[in-house]
Amino acid sequence: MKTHHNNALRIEHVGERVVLTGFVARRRDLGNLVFIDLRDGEGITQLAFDSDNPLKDKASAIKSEYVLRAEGVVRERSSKNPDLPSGDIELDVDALDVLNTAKQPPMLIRDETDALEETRLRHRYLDLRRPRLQALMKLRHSITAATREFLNQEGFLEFETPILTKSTPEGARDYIVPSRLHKHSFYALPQSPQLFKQLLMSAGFERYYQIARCFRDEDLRSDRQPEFTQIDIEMSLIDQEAVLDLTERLVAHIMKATRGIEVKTPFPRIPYHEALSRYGTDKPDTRFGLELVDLSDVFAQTDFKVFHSVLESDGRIKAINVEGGAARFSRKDIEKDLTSEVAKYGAKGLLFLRAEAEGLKGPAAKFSTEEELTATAARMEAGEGDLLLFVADRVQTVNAALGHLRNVLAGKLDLIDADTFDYTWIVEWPLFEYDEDEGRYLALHHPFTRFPEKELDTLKEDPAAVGAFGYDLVAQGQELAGGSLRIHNAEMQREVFRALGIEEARQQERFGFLLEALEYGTPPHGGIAFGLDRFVMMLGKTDNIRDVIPFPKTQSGHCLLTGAPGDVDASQLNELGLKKDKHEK
RNA sequence: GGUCCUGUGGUGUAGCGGUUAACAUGCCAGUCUGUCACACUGGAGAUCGCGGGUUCAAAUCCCGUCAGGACCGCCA
Repeated sequence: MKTHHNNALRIEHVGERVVLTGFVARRRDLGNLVFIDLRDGEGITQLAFDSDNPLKDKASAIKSEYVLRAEGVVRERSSKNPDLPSGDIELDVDALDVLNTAKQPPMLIRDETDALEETRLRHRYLDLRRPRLQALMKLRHSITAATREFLNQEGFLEFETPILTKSTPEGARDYIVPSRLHKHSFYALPQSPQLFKQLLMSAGFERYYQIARCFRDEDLRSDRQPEFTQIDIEMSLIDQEAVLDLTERLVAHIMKATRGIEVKTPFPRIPYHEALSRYGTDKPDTRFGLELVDLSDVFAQTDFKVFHSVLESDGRIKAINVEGGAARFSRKDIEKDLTSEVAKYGAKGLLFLRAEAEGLKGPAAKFSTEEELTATAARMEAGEGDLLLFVADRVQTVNAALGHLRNVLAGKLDLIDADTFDYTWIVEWPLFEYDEDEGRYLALHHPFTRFPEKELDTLKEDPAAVGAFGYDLVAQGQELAGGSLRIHNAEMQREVFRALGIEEARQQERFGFLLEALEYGTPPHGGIAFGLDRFVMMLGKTDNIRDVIPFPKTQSGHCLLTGAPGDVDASQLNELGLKKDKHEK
């Protein structure tokens, strides 16, 4: 149907007879002269209709987003457009077919569209015509293609695992699918292929991967959709180093193949506890400083009531030194803007001190002794003009608040280089974390994570003290991938379930198939899973996950294009043995 | 479950107690031989998300509701 795409023709093609197709991006009708910008996924080529061209009237009747097929001869333009790759040439059209017409679009089909996201999602097929989204979809394809290329080369097999599967306790809320053949029984959509990939290891496939759709029925965010995609990898008969090494080489391959960027390996490693203490988070952005400094010991004997009571109830005092920040942030900036940022995470306040020639000054200074201020200045390495920001609270609150504030400050101070990819491993995770609300231990990674065998006794006495063979890959303050070595011994797995408070009967009901498989010689194994969507976001430089998914859901889980979720016919419910409950409106 | 922001011609915004509801863009018609965000002239186009309330009077204030967005909780 066509001979070239719309970003193919250049000055050297002048004189050639070609056929082009595409959407009408724009028509410029000068009366005796008509120009049409023809757009496809590759770019734009200008069609020209001179005053003596019999097609001129037909061309001037053409509207935006019509689909055209134009045949003619490439010619050099008499006035060139240096902003357009094909700007030296145009097509002198001698045959023009309108393949389809188009109504007036509800939005401008251009990168600089002014339409709200709501409008864009309602007409997503139009939104996707925009070069920006075309490029992001191509990037997504390039990343999955590079992934397959690399892993195939490394001897991995690509698998598909069930979408209709079984609900498992622990973790996120499941999406549930009613079974027609077994009334009042339900499938669940997988939160990840975790158990199936472990069973494939048991089956003797030593290297597995899958570009896997995962489903979690939890609230949405700008980087979270109810269905998302993982690059899921599992290997047997390996140690942790093998997984990290493979992952680093995969990332390096993807970066090179998609963006032409060389990344340095191996990636730096930060132990989990160090990440929390220095950055307040397990996914630190290491592209800038502003690290958290613990001052609890400096104020151990303080008379300052706020600090004193926090320390007495086992809390912490930590601070960030904003170098040169004293002049940059006014008292009002701190007490309104910055304080509201830490308040989101439950911090009751944000104290500040300015470093001046005579020492630390600020509203909080008068509650502190000279020694405390001097020690603080020294610990914080405060120089004249610096601003110290303090939060005193429960350690979780301090870390969450200052960890977030750190990112906010870096943004305000323009400390972040968007072209730096600070791939970092977070290693040495604890196996469990105590959950105050539920009053029990929860797996920090997941309940199938392996730990050193010699810690079996610790597991029974002090579960929180057990270290796990877990690892997360972090870059630009985002968790990109996470994984672990898995438990391959049934007894060890039962111990973990026990520590999590899952009773024997429930273990059997929910995980019996796994426990059984572990009893039939499952080889030691481990793996990792990438959040593909977040990877595309990072490489595509967008902070909106909807930009990297062709048909995403809104924050309330609607698909504005199809109207899902929607009603079903009574007969459909009937077949399933389900009835609607009257719920109050 | 919670906090905050936003719904006004096709699209994006302004207006924030009395307006002929304004502007830009798109759309329609006309003029125009080198445009490329073509230019110029004219024109059509709005139940101000929905429901209720306050008021002599509501796009504007209040309550509710629906929709979109950001965030907290949640997301092993």
